[in-house]
Amino acid sequence: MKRFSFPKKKRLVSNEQFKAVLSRSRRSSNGLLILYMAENDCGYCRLGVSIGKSSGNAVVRNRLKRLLREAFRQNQHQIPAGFDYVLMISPRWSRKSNVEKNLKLPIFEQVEASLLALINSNIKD
RNA sequence: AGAGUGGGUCGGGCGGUCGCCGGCUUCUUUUGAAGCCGGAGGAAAGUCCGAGCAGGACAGGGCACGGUGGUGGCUAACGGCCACCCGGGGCGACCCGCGGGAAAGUGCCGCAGAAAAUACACAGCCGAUGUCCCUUAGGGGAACAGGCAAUGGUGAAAUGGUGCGGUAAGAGCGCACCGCGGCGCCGGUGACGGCGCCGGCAGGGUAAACCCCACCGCCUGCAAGACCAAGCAGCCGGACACUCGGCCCGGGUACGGGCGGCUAACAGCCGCUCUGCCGGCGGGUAGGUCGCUUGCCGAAAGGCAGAGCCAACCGGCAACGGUUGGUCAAGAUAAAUGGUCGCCACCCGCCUUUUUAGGCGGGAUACAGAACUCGGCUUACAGACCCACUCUUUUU
RNA sequence: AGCCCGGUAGUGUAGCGGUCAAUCAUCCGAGGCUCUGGACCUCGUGACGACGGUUCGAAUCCGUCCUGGGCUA
Repeated sequence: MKRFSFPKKKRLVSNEQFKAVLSRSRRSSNGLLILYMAENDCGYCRLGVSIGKSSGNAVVRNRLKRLLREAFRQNQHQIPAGFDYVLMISPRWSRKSNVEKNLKLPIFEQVEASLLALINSNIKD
């Protein structure tokens, strides 16, 4: 039960933390997400989500952020500790959603699978 | 039954499970844990108006600048709302209108057209009257003086419109109706309306051009603003030294260290450099707390106050107001309000069944996310429901 | 979140109620010059963010949206 909790100390919470991760991280992406990961000295993993205005209006951005956070929370015991992660939405997907207006938001399973695939490919390296 | 008009309500529900934010209580040294409670909208949006609140400025008044603009109400206020008036549209329910002043003044009205605000006369008409010419003495000519603004063409707009009379030709020149203006009476709080009489017409449009009139308005905005601890520039005081007054104490002067020069050297003087000790004040920035989530009083129970919310009743055509009762309602800051599963509800198709209904499969769930708080406006919106009313057709 | 500016050819701009059927430069296309290309000359295509209103007439004035940008001691 405890392993699913997601308190505030497991999140990136200030601008300095984000800058630190983005400046000294490895970057990888697929068609939906962009992942930055960098080592930290906390002993656990931390998550930051950054979704730009090009992804959609406030409702869409809120929805995407919650999906990413939920996928991270439910799979945090499979994710290697000692790293900071920053997730963004790929501009490829944003362009697609701008062009096709009726494109649906990704469902939870899609986001989860995409996230795990990215992290696994990074572990192998 | 069909077509339509106006207004309103909702815009998924219940449960399980894993999480997030805030508050309270208990345990816990901190850190956290457990329990209970609360946790997005009708537009939270756009930021187009109006208020509260905060800071700054300010005697009062005026100017400038900006806004509003039929009338009367409502409201804390408004550019909002309600009712009515006027004009326009619709068979009608009803809808639309930035709807004051052009006789205070200024400006503008391209092209076309003779002429665009001055009454001018291009093409024209007439030439009755006067002059002239011809004359067969009846008259004729349209040459001059002069009369006319009906007709033509232009334009968005040409100095009231139509008809009849009238005339040399014409003309509100006269008359009838319509329009316009003035006066009186009546109705209305008023915008305005009705009736009667008089006037032959008073002289274009534009004020979302300047302007005039009436009314309103200080400027900036919660990233406002207040506070806290730390550090920095700066400022003040003290201590150390000398001196004066007999002392406490008070006043005055010089800080102090290092290096160099003058001097044989010390002291002293001059120059350069470093700004050290203690205490206090301390602008702004970055950080945090408050503002900030109903407020105040109170230990609590509770009480009082809110342009607060929900009902009922009363007054009012209505907007709205009053009384009584109940209720207190998200508060984040890389920013909570979510993920997933099941059942129900909505729509469509198929099957079973006389129907009700049941089963299976599929689909749809819009616009959109609080950021100091309210009152409006505007814009976006799948679908569902309710109320009132209008027109047409059919039946009784 | 609050506040404030702008929108004219592919690009950068002028216009301030009427000769706007919209200026200039550049780009693009065609032709000329040249043996060919460049430069130069001539001609052409191409725009008032959208909708509504005021006006005889709107790029211009007014309103509502759309869109781009800026500031916040």
